[in-house]
Amino acid sequence: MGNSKLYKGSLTTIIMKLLAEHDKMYGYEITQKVKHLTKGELNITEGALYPALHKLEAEGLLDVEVKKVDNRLRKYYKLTESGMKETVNLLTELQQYIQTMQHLVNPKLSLD
Amino acid sequence: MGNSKLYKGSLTTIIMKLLAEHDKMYGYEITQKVKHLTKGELNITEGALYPALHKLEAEGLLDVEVKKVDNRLRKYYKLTESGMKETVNLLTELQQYIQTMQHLVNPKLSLD
DNA sequence: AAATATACATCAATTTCTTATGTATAAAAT
DNA sequence: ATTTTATACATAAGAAATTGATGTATATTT
Repeated sequence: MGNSKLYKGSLTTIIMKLLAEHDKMYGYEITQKVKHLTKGELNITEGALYPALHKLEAEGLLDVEVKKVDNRLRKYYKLTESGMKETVNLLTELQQYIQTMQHLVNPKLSLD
Repeated sequence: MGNSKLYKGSLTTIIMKLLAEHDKMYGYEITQKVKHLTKGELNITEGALYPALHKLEAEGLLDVEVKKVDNRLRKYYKLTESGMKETVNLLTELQQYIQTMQHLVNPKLSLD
């Protein structure tokens, strides 16, 4: 994905958040959306994305709906009820992660 | 380490930054420092820490000096020249990561 | 006609981390 | 006096996430 190892572990959070905003998206669309939103900083590879989507579906966090558009196959994913709840958790964890890392990396701004 | 998968990939950054601040530290000291700085949020396990330190040493980013204190062994690690440069890169990458994730997660605050 | 873009997928290998286990000394608690 | 906790290192099997390569197929652009 990114040029930095830090992106390891954040793919699920990214997918879920995009789906929380856009209701339903297909895989390729997600890769393009992320590329544009990050101005090329982050390029999700297919080898990471598709297995991640399949796993989220298997866990019941995503529902899938197959459509044929322009004679090409698309798999539209959307959050389930439980997926919406999990998205809230993931976003909370992201904020917590960022705060913790800021503390560690910028201790001058905290009280230690 | 943390309760969230997001911490995957950040151990090296944490170690290097602590060594940039404290000149020399030993493994156990690092685990305790992180625990205190994060108020228990982040607990680095030995199974993650020691292999990470060995790898950084093998890469020439850390130097090691063994000392016996109170009849117990300690391995003090410190940044090499190249380790200091790499630390700057890692911290830049962390800031970039945080910015990118904020963009993705809080698109309202950005220009898309 | 060839190359690029769209759209899915899988798979071997790599990296990172977890969890368990092991050794050894010192200090604290029962 | 003995057990537990803390200090201090280490490795190793397995899990999980990702990389990078490869494959199929259609549509569009050069």
